[in-house]
Amino acid sequence: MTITQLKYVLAVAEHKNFTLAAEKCFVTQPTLSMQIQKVEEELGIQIFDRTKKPIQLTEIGQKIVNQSKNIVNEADRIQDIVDQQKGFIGGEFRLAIIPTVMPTLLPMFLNNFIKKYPKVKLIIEELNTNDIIEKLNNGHLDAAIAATPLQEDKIKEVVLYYEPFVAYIPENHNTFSKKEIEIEDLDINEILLLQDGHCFRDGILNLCRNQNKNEKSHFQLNSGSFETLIKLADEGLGITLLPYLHTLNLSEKDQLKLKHFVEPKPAREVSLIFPKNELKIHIIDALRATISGVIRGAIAFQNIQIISPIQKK
Amino acid sequence: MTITQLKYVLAVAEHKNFTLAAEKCFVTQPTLSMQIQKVEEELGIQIFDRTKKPIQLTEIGQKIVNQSKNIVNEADRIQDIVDQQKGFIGGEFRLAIIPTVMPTLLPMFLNNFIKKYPKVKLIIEELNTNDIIEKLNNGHLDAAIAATPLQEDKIKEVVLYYEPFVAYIPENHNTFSKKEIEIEDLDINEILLLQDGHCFRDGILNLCRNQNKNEKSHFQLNSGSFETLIKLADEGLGITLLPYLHTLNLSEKDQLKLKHFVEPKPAREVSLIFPKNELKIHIIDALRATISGVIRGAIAFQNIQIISPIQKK
DNA sequence: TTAACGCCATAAATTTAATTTATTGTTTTT
DNA sequence: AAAAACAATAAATTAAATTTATGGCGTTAA
Repeated sequence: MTITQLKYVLAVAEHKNFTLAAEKCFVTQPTLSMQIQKVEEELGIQIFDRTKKPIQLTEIGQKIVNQSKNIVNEADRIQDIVDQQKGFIGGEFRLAIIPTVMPTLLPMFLNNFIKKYPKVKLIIEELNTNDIIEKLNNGHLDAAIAATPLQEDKIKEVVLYYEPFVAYIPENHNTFSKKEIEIEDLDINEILLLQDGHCFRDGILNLCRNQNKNEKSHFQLNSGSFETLIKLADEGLGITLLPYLHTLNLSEKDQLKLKHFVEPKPAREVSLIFPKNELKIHIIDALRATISGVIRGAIAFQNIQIISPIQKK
Repeated sequence: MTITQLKYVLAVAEHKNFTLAAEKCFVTQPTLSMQIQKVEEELGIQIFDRTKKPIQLTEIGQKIVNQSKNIVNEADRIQDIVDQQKGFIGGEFRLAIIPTVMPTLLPMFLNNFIKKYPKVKLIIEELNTNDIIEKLNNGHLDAAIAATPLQEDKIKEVVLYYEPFVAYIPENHNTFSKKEIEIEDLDINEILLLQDGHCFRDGILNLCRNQNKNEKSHFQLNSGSFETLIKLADEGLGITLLPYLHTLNLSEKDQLKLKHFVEPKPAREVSLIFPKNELKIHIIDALRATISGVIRGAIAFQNIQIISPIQKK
């Protein structure tokens, strides 16, 4: 059994088609047929059920595919280890970003980064914090941008910036007249929140954790975008909190509805996080430097208090 | 880079000698020389420093060896997956046993097991609980026998038996006259304990956790064997607690110094533990059945209370 | 229903790679 | 200084992977 053979198995499992998989592997179709038959013979089992159209994995085949992914993934890391030793900045780099950071931060640094490090092939994915932690731990991610601190054993955090929470309060609301807002002004029951799973939601719940939520609200929200929350707030259904960077994209009219907090402003800590083994530390460092470069100036707040992004039990 | 090549690298790293490593791999020495050169060339680094005698790993070489162990280990599991599917009971099986269970339990079932399952190659190792958990998690062990409950995410526990604690109290001690002993009779400061790291020690500390340890003892003990504790107790230096199975091996004279606890007897739970993926479940099941068979009769206590083996913070 | 097509398997030929035998060059030991 | 130990190299051999060419089978389209 060779690593190459396992890659062939994975290709066929993915494409459910020998001919297509062969192309992706840059070999001819008989190569795949024969090599996969060899693996199946060697193990004494069928990985694929060829009677079905399109081709299906057998039950045991699925297990073998899962394990093969592990093996191929671990094997690929050998090159990472060497690259690190050599200080080489290039190769694939899998980065995840939480949804509430993605749309504002990514456009700010992506262009810069790919121009400066053309040899790095960035693979960017939007994931929430829980998925990020899991994927960092099992090697399916090289790094991520998320709200911290997370206090994960095997994950290192490097702070990128602190981003204050800004309240979005429609005209008809009783606190609209205030120049600055205080945490005590917030009623947790009237704040429009993102759907479960977003750590920005958990952060706000932590911010208001002294208040008891009495579920008097007449509707339950399931939105993943601030745009929806803003629209609903405009409809008089409550207020909402936005991360500072997000407020920069609002229309002038909407900007008038923003209220900053009195100092110390509540803020989230946004960090670059990555496995402690620091395998791709050179790329990570390049990324950190690039982001810090563009963020400096855009965000510069002195007096803040950091709100934990983790759901308290 | 092939799995075979990685195995060659591991062999040379282990034996520090191409000729010997080649023998272990059942190939000739030039094969290793050339294949390892190929890997080094492909990666563009030196894995071995051949100027040193015996041959040494380079710094980067060490990292590559570590990763190679992962890869080879993961690759070996493919066969495990297939074996499981087929219900095959055989192949290598790595079992660890905690030191306080090893000498009493192993002789009771080992002979039975290897006769009944001759195709299984048992590799048995004595480890304390912390090392066991780590090795189960990283795949260097297939199963272990340890005191439970451990409440580890990825580890499943199947109870084998409950083993009461028995007090060993020399004649001159003030509680010697009692027929049965109570937990309240114990003074944590006069109990002779195994050295740190043994979960049996932690269990006893939990048992007496209501007492404050005031470190009035005039000596610190660093022994890993009950024999030492018994000898010291006989010298009048205190009392000690033994696991029940251990008391069966004592001389008749020493047996007279044993005091059982009043019910519910404090006891430890001894379990077979293994990764939740249950890769080698057939062998594990065979092992469990064998041990249950020999243990039935040897231990049969009704009214017990289970003492946690984990150090409370 | 026949022709055409998509798709995988097989066979034979070819290319590539792994392994062995034989030998050389160092370094260490005696 | 000779012998022994040990890794590297060269050439020959063996084994394996890959390709080209082709066949078979089921599905789709004429």
